[in-house]
Amino acid sequence: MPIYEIIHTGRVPVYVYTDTLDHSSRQQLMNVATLPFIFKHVAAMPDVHAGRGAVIGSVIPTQGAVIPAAVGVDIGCGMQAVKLDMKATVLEQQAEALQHAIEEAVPHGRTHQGGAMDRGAWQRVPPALQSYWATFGLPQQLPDVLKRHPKLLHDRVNGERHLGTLGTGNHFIELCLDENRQVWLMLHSGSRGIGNRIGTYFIEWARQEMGSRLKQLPDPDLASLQEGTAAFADYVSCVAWAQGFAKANRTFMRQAILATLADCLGTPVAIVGEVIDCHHNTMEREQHFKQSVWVTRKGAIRARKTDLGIVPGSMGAKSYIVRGRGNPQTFCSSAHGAGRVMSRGEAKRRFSKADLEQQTAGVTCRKDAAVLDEIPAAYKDIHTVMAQQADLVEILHTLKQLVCVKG
DNA sequence: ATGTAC
Repeated sequence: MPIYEIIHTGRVPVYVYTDTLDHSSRQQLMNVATLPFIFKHVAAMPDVHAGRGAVIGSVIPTQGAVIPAAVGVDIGCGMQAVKLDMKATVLEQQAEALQHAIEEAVPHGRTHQGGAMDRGAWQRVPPALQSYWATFGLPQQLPDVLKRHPKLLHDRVNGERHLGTLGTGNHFIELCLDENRQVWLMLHSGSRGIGNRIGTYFIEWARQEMGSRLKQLPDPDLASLQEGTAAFADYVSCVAWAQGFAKANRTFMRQAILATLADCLGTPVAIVGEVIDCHHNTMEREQHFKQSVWVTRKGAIRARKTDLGIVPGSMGAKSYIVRGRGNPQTFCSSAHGAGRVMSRGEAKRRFSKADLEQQTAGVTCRKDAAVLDEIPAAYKDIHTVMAQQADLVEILHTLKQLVCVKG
C-alpha cells in the first residue's frame, strides 16, 4: 500500500506508512522534521511507536550531523535467520526438549555487577577473544575512543563476557516452520552491555557539545554531533564497531545453537542456503538521490533490491523473510517487526498468565508472569504491518514458530 | 535494553 499520510508541519515532510499514528509518535516525527540537517524527508514505518527522542520505526537521513539518541542504545540490534537441514516432524516431536537445550546452551537474562547471566551455561567465553574477533572480521584494535575513556574501557570487560549472549526484553531465539514445512532458526539480539554503554556515552556527549543551544531543540534527545568534529568521528567508528559486535554476537549464538541441536538429535544439522542477518538499529553512510547521506534506521531495516531481511512478529505471531523493493521514498527501508502498541507496564497490568497461555497456544515457550510484557496483544498485528509495507518489501517466506526462547 | 543505585 502507498503512503497513508504526509506531515507537512516541519522543514521537511514526513512520509507515514500507517493509518494508526499515535499522538506522541506524531509529535516526535514532527520534532525531527524541524531539524536543519535532515535530508529530503523523514519516513515512518508501519510499526512506528514512540521511543526516546526519535520514534522506533523511523528512517532519518541526515547530512553534516547525526543524532546519537536516534540510533539508540542497542546499536546494531537486529535479526539473524538460517534455514536448517532438519525434519519438521523432529522439531514437532521434540519441541520441549529443544527449548530446554537452547536455554541451557545460550546464556540469557540479566547480568549483575558484571557477573554471569541469570540462566544458561557459560561455556563459550573465548580464552583468546582477539582471535575470535578476527574470525568474524571485527577490527582487532578497539577504537581509540574506547581506550581513551576509562568508563568505556571498564565496561569492555562486560562486552567480552557478553559475546554470544541473548539479553532480555524482546530478544529471543525461535525454531520455526515455513510455508513448505522447512525448519528455520531465527534469533534477535544486539550489542549488549558494550553497545549500550557506547550509545549512552555519545548521547550525553552530544548534549554537552550542544551547550546552550540544547534549549532551542524541541527535545534534548535530538542533540546532534556535527560532522568534522572529533566527537563525530569517534561516534562513527564506535557505531561501526558495535554493529560488528552485535552481528558477531548473533553468529556466536547461532553456532552454539547448531551445536546443541546436533547433540540433541545425534546428527549434525547443516545450514541450507545463506545466513540472513540484518541490523534494525543502525547508522550507515549511503548514496540516495545521487548524494552521500547518513541514514539512521531506528527500528527499521535496509531494504534495497539486493537485501534480504527478517521481519519478526510477536511470540505468538508469524515472521517474514523478505526481499527489499529498493523504494526511494523510504530510502530503501522497511519495518523491523510488529511494533509495540502498549508499554511493558501496561501489558503487565492488563493481561494475565491465562491470557498469555491462550495467545501463545501451540508455541513451546515460557508462559510465566515474567514474560507477560511480551504477550502478543502488546504488539501490532504483523499481518497489517506487512500489508502496509507491500511497496517496501516482497515476502519470500512466512515462518511460524514452534519453539520460542525468551531472555 | 542494560547496569547500577536505591
